[in-house]
Amino acid sequence: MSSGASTGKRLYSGEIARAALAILDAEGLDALSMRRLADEVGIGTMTLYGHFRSKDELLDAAVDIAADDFEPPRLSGPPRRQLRLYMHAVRAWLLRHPTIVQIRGQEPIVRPSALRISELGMQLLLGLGVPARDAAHAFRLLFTFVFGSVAFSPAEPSAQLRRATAAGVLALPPDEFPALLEAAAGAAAALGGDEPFELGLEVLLDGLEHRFGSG
Amino acid sequence: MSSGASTGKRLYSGEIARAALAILDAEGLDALSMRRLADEVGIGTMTLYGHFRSKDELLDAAVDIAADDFEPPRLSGPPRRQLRLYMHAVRAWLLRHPTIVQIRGQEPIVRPSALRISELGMQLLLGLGVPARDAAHAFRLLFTFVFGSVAFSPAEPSAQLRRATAAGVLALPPDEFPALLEAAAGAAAALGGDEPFELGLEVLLDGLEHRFGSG
DNA sequence: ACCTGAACACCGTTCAAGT
DNA sequence: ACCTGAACACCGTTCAAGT
Repeated sequence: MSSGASTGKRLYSGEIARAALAILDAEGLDALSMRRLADEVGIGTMTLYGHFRSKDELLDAAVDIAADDFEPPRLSGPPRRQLRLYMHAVRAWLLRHPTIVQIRGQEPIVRPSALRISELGMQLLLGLGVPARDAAHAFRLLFTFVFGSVAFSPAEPSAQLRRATAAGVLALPPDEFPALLEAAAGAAAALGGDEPFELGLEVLLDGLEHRFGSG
Repeated sequence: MSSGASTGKRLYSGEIARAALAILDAEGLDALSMRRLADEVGIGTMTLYGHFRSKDELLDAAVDIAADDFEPPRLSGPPRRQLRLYMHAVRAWLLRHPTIVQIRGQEPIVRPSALRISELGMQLLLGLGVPARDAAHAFRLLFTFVFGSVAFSPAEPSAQLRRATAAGVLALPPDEFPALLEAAAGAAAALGGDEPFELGLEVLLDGLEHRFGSG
């Protein structure tokens, strides 16, 4: 059972998928190639195909391992607070494995490993008072928001990026872009990071309570 | 001015970018390679590098051309209705050029061509009564929602996909996934297409009115 | 049975050569 | 000046051969 690439001994598929996930987390989707992974793990490239039929299947296995890493929040307080804790936990999980949002892209998630995370969210929505027939739509909205936040906003926009954005907006011709310039001060703050996520989440929860629930 | 790949004559960068966008729209990001584009357009591969310093720069040019294709909605009625029309226009635009959401990925949009679309959205938010200091955040939320919708939900989920999803959910062990099973009927409907987008949008607008505006 | 090197059909891009 | 083929350092995967 003493594993390790350096021994050159037999590997379990899980160990390989774990190594793949490590590359994905550290360097992103483009950095993961079959040749490099095989090298890093100490086997011939083609041996990977004995464990996974294709790179896609390898990615699925990596996503499964990432799913195990989801940390369910300690739930307490009113339903709305629980839902908020849940959304923060999902975002934190995605930020630990940012390539998941790229990998999933268009195709819907049907793996049980990931659906366990959805199950928890659905339970909370029902607890918030959303009728069962609307819960799927409400969940879809929350899902779109967290995944979209991670996909389209930098987790920690650097001061330099904030400055560059502000400068870029301020350089626009005022007659063509009056509204953007009026809101320029806020634009840098809304660029990414925690603040826009948290504010957006509250707006979403307001909307969900107003339309569906009593909270 | 009579262009066309078959002539083998000089091409404008815009024509090349247009051909690149056509490939992106029809077959997606993976289908676009420098070699194929050069072939299709009737020039040597390396000639492309006289027009664009890199593939990234070519993609930027393609995005600019796509941005020209945005159709501003005919605005009428109360602000909320105008905002709704705007969001539908943005979604329709993204659905015509779905690879834009992939291309933009993490990095924020700073091209004037795309910012013209943002400008319109910001104007509407200010019209809805959102204070200038919050408008950037509100816009970010709407942006995250449209881009997320296009990125993570199929535009027109096939009947087969709906069936497969429903079957997949129903196959889950009931004791582990009670909430998902309770909402299973709605899950297929919430999978993608117009309905979840439109419902999500109304919830968003509710939340924005409640928090920021009078509408 | 299990593992894998060579080969195939691709990439983006540099560099030097063609006109 | 403008264009481009060859070459470099990569891809995922098939296929046949090695043990």
